[in-house]
Amino acid sequence: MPSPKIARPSSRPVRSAPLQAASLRQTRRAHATETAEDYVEAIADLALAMGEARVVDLARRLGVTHVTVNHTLARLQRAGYLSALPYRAIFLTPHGQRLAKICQQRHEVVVAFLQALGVPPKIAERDAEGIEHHVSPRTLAAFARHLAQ
Amino acid sequence: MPSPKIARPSSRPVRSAPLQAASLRQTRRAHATETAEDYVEAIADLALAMGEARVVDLARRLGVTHVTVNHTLARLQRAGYLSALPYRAIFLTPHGQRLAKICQQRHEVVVAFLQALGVPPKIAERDAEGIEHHVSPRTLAAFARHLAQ
DNA sequence: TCTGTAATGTAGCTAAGGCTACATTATGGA
DNA sequence: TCCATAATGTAGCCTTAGCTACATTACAGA
Repeated sequence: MPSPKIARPSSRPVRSAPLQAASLRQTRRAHATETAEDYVEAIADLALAMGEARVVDLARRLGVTHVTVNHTLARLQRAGYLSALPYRAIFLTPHGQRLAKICQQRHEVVVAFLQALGVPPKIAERDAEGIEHHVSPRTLAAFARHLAQ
Repeated sequence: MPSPKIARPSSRPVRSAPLQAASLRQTRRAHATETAEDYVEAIADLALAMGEARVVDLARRLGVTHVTVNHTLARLQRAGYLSALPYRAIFLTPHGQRLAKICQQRHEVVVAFLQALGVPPKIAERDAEGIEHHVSPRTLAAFARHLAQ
């Protein structure tokens, strides 16, 4: 079907294909690390709250079964975010701790920002959980700037 | 391991497990429709810009191979978002058109909002592509409100 | 010390969403 | 008309992330 597609019937300046393609690639990349971020953050929270993170608690907190948690933990351990021994608690590596800290801070900023805009707390929390993974440093800085005034 | 976990060594009021679990469930739900949203939006854009949407154009715009596009189109067709015949262009059903319209509007609001906060256009576009799928109606309204002033 | 049971682990399934390699179709232009 | 080639489709692979059902382990309390 070698049609040279020269003309563009519409004059509307739609999103440029390359930019959108790049953006979506970026989004997919972000999605690949979303799980890691959610897990290390939850593990850090649990370690602080209960002294250690266990599989059941993670499952409860993440809204999945313990089987899914187990499966994901194996991957995150391979990736160097955490260490765990069979039937024992889970601990973050320094690498995992760094990531957890960044995520916690970012989460707090996003939630505070949404609430400052007038979004009700529970909805802010809910939306933030999805939004935060796609907030670049520049955008996070813009949120923080807005909060500062 | 029946340990009654009564005590909470820390006093920090961490995120409640049920709320976070519900939020993450919501995020996963959103993620399941993300692809549909991206595709119908791109198809609507292409239909407007080139008169019709073809697989290659979608692949270019979405940053994936034509194989992935094909595979996803089959699913979206089953889901009733679009209609397509082999080796022919793709068309949105009324259902798909409705979704496309909502997504386009939401996308514009999110991009404009980020830019209004001082985020550079390209970064705003990039972040919006990931963020928009997790913006609830309430939050979108808050963005629009902020833009109005 | 022993054991019931909660916690943890394993087997094996599903679906989405990527990919490469190869097969088939449609069509513009010779 | 016919065919080269771009577009489209198919086969078959991978990874992530869910799940149910079942097996194993550890430990609190009798």
